[in-house]
Amino acid sequence: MLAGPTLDAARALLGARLVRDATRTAERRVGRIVEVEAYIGVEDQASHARMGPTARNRVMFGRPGVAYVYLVYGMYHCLNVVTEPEARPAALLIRAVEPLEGRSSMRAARLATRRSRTPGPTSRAIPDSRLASGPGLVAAAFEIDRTFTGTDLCDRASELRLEPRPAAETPPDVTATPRVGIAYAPEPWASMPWRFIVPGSASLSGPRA
DNA sequence: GCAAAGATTTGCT
DNA sequence: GCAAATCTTTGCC
Repeated sequence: MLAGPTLDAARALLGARLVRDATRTAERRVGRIVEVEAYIGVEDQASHARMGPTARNRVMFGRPGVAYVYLVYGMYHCLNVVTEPEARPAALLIRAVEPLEGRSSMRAARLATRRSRTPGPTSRAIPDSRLASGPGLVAAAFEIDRTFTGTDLCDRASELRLEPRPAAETPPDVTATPRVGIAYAPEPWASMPWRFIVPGSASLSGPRA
């Protein structure tokens, strides 16, 4: 599935589960994916792959189903899933999930990684729906950093993995919108409708439609 | 070898 | 609504 066209994989990924096994300090965490973005090929001028293979993006050129995690703005990690056949660089950025299990561990992880210029509980409680409502927040809630780059997300034995939408669950509606945060890219790339959302979800980041 | 910008989030104005 | 926080990667000298 992830080895095929990225736009098909994007739609299939909505409704699927992001799972991280319990750790020494956290319970099992599960989220329902409700927002993803596609980055496809070296021709996509918004993609990290646009300058060809580098030390950072090389896994995008590798096997599908593998995690690509990078640091943005010096402080937030972003989780991607590599798609398309080997040598064809493409990936899906997981931008938001609805928490299903392990909410208290997600909340604890969020508070732990929050930057603290003014130490102490200066902000209000985080609502469940906002625990992972953004690419940097997904990584924070699941405690994902660059060491997960290369992890096979389709391997049931991986500590961090993807699991299909349960067969009994109705496939979600899907809406396509332009991608977020890539205004630097020239057209037509900046306007390609390659952000896919489950409309109506309370956990979306940015525009709801 | 150095400068600039980035697939973001938060808190204050 | 806007700017700061923060540091890695990339582009150019």
